[in-house]
Amino acid sequence: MNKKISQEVRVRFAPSPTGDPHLGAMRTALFNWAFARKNGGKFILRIEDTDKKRQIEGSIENIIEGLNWLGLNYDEGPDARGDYGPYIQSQRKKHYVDAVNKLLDDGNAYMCDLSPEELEKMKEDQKLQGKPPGYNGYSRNRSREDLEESKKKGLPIVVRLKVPLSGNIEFNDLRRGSMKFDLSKIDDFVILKADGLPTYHLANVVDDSSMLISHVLRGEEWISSTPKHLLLYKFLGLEPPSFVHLPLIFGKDKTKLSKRHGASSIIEYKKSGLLPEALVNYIALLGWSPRNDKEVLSYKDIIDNFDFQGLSVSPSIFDPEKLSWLNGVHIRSMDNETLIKLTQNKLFEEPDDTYKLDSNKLSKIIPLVKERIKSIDEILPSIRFFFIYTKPKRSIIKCGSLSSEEIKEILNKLVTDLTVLLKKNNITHSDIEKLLRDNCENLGLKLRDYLGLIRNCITGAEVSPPLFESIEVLGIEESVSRIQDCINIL
RNA sequence: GCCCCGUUAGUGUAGCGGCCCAACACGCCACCCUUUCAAGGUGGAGAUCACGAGUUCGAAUCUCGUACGGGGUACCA
Repeated sequence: MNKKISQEVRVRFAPSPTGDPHLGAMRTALFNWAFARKNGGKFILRIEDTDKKRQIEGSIENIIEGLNWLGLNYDEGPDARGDYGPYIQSQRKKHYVDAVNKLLDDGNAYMCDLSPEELEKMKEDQKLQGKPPGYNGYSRNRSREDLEESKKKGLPIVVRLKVPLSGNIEFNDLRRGSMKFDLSKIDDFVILKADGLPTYHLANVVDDSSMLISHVLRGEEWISSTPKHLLLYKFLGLEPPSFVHLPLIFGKDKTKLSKRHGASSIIEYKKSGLLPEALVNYIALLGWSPRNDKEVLSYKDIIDNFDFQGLSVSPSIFDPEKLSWLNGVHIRSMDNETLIKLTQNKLFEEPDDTYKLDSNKLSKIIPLVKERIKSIDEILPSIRFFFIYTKPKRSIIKCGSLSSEEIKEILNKLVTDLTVLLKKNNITHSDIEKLLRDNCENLGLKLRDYLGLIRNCITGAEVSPPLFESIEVLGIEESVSRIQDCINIL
């Protein structure tokens, strides 16, 4: 087995394929990635699929899709090159068996033939006696021959680590500082299951070591099992990596983030009109800070500023509103070309052919809506009227307190004026603005009442992108026809 | 139960012994800008820094205790 020989930063993201990757997991990936990039190291993806019962089909693909979407590229992994593969634990059985044999030979581990049912009963009894439930060392002092015999008979056999009965184990979390555990509180935990696969504890130690992992950045839920891992490193004669434990992410109700808090899977976020850079920016801020006032961060900003000192130690609560705000910020700072491209992709997903219009029009439309959206999903609804006219409801064809007849008159006048304007070439929004403002003044109306009326007629809605520009893009003829439609409604 | 980790405005964070009766951002409110909605600008409300002791001339910052929250205690990861 490899000893840690290099000083190179090598970190890993090691999810288990038991469902869609959650936000918290992705943040762990992000921090690992940022740390690797900051230090010119390697970021590794390893799949921890030692629990075959809980595995869910497609999760590996989703994990990879999520990482790719977020832009967290890994240097080594199941579908990438790397000299320390395979990167899927179920394919590394030999490594674990070797380690188990060494432990067994050295007397640091032993087999146990207690069935799950018997174990369960043991714990029940302990509880009844008011004792803390745990494995009681049933096979700890039995001879190896005896246990081998059970194995031959086909009894289910597990291997357990012979945890010292007393003493302490201490380690230094790079962010939280020193942590000390009493070994007498740790029971002889299973390292090799009856199905021949290792438990997480063993697999993770063996793999982190043979993959030359230098730093383990993982969720806070692992703090209590770190002493188990340290023991394994010691018995295996391996150098442990450094550890940093990350705080958890909760939902608004302070429970672990789940479906109840809106989208929880990264795949759902991908579909929801979020920009990956915005999501990355947001989750970076959950549990970490660049320790200055900057909050809008690019990938580069995150890498450049990433360090353990900026990590927080207490759990944070996911706030969809701030995410949404940040998404808006990133949309606004995005260049038009990219936004147009994204919009086109959305358009192609639309069943209605009318949306599939030339991108020339889009290049004029996008700048108009860019400032007013917080999600890519808001684009289509807000630009729909450019392509498809939905006649406004009778009730919004209004202008202050004017009567239908008066409104009709106003609209007819406008139709005439616009038709005249049509004779001019190169009509711009300034021409339209001048015309409308003059008309409004001549009529002695309030600008918001007058323009409101026109807006509602032309866009079919009370909220829209800027009117003059919209008319320019829509075209005078189309606008006139829409106004005429409205006149007919009145 | 036992072990471990944590606790600064509703939320995310800054703060690392005096500059802090606490700063920035989201959200909220008001005003300004304005053709609607946004965006932007200005201002405001909102925290006895969980609580209690101690150390110190001086504590959000150090120490201890309590409360509360969370994690672990699996042939799950």
